Amino acid sequence: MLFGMNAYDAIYDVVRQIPRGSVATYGQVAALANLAGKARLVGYALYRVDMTSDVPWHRVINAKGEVSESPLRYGTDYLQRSLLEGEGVTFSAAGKINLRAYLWRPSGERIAGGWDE
DNA sequence: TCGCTGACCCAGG
DNA sequence: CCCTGGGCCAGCG
Repeated sequence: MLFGMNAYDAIYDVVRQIPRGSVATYGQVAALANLAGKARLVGYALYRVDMTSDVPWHRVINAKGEVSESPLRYGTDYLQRSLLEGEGVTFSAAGKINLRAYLWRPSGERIAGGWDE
C-alpha cells in the first residue's frame, strides 16, 4: 500500500494527518513514515515544503517541545507559533509547548476516513 | 559523481 | 541545563 513513494512524500503524507490543535515531533513523524531514526530527514523535507501547500508543516516541532528556529527562515518561526496559537496550542513563557497536552497520539493505526476539521 | 548543506535526536558527561 | 559526538539522507550545483 502506497509503496513506491519517496521519503519526502511519505513524510508529507504523515504530516497531513496531524490534527488541528495537536503537534508531532520530527522523530515521531519519521517513525510513522517508516523512517525511524531519520528525524533529520523530516527536518530537511519541511525545510523545502511550500508553505502554501496543504501540508500543515507548522504542527511539527522538535522533541524539546519548541518551535525549531533557523536564521534562514526569518519570520516564519513566528508564523509557526502564530498558526499554532490560532489552533489553541499554548506556549510557556519559555516558548515551550506542553507535549503531554498537545502531542499527537495516533490511535495505533493510520487514520481511516478523513482527518480533522 | 563529489561535496556541501540543512526545521533533528539521543546518550553521555 | 549546557555541550559533544555519532547517526541519518536527499537535493543541487
